[in-house]
Amino acid sequence: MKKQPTYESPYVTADTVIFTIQDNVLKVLLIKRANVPFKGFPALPGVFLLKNEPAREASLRALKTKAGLKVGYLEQLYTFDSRHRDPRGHTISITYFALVRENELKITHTNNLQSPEFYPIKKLPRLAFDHKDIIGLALMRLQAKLGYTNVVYSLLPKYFAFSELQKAYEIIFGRKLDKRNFRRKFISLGLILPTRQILRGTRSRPAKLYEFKSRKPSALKKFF
Amino acid sequence: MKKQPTYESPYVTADTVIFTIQDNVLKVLLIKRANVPFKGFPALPGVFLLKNEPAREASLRALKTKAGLKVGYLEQLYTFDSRHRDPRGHTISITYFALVRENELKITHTNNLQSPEFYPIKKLPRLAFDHKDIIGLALMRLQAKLGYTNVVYSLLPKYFAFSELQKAYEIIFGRKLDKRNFRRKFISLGLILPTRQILRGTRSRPAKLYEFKSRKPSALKKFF
DNA sequence: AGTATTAGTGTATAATAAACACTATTAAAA
DNA sequence: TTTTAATAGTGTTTATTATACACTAATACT
Repeated sequence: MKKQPTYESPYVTADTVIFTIQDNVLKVLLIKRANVPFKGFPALPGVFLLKNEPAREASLRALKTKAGLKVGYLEQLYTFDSRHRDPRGHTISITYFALVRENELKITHTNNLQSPEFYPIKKLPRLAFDHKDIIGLALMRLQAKLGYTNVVYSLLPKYFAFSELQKAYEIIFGRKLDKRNFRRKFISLGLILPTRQILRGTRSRPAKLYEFKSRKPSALKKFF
Repeated sequence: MKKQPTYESPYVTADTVIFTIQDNVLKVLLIKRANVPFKGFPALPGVFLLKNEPAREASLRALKTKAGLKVGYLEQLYTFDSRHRDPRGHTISITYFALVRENELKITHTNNLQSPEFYPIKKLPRLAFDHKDIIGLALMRLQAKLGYTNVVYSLLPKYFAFSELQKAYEIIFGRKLDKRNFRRKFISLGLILPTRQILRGTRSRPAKLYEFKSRKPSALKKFF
């Protein structure tokens, strides 16, 4: 490292891929761009970094001001910096990866935000910038994380039935899992506890509800 | 994303953690800082990004101009951007993770570079900035990568004995592995081929030499 | 009372991982 | 030329983990 550079620094943004599960589908939150370039195209919520603002804080700020929601899990994803990703000039995007519970969404289409909306991951329209690449990478990360961490807790309500847990895995992995094997494996991890609560009113046999022992991210040896 | 910001952008650097194996020890390359802050302290080789320069190119430029070597493997590690990591002002470091073969080192202490030197990872001195954290993260990444990719090829010569391959794993994981199990497992991956070459002059039984089928990075299902 | 719907459970087999010790081949020394 | 030192190379047994697979249980609804 040398002294402060005489040449100008690149612009730096924080862009966030926010996943949720809604109607049994994995979705990602996008906003409509209000300005050029890519005016009117959907894009990841993002902001330019303020002076002295860490990127993680900028990511959270974008979630609040552009999407109006709070996240359950947030981690840095990757930094995109290819030369021509933004026609306005060299712009570096420090990207983040977020998980939110459906029931924590505070989005209303009547507020002054840029009409944030969840799009099914499998039916994405054309996006601004290289945001489709970013989402692709985030999806890979999400699948990998499910395999060796407990982060799925941030997609589920506090109390959940085993079938809900399994469905979250199935939706994200995109394939069916065996009910008995899944139960055995997950229970053996020791991450969750049965509660006294029971889910009723489902016009079928009621399900025992579970909860995570801890809602802090932690890594396992391996899972899937 | 809005239009170009009116406020000033943070400084952006690319810093690289370069690993090699030397004398049966995992080492990382550090240079002596020529200027304040942390003048005289060892630091990761790094540079400020030039106008329109992608960080990966900047990383390669630093390796060439500051350390005088070519890498066998290079990937982005993480972006460090905490507020006070650089006393000169908000400075974002896009960090990279590199592997080099010992026999490709072109370092000489008589050239005009900032006395680059390999330090054993277990005996690091006090480092400039947050570079010790960066190295810690890189080491975790290295261990993880060895578990599910073939990147070890970039630490070995073109032709290598099985014992050299195993030793690389042992050094990086910091524990002994079973010779028979290791051979079986690695061979079953189908990544390497036996050659007609034989390593002689070792005052013990000569070893058959192997080579990697491909020297491009590729991911396995799982390994360790 | 009967039907529809999802919850909940066990066992057998296959695949993978882990533990473990001796023989083979060369160079060097006696 | 024999002996010694050093590392290469090889199989089997056991434990653990993964996979495949089908029926009974409990409730809501009609």
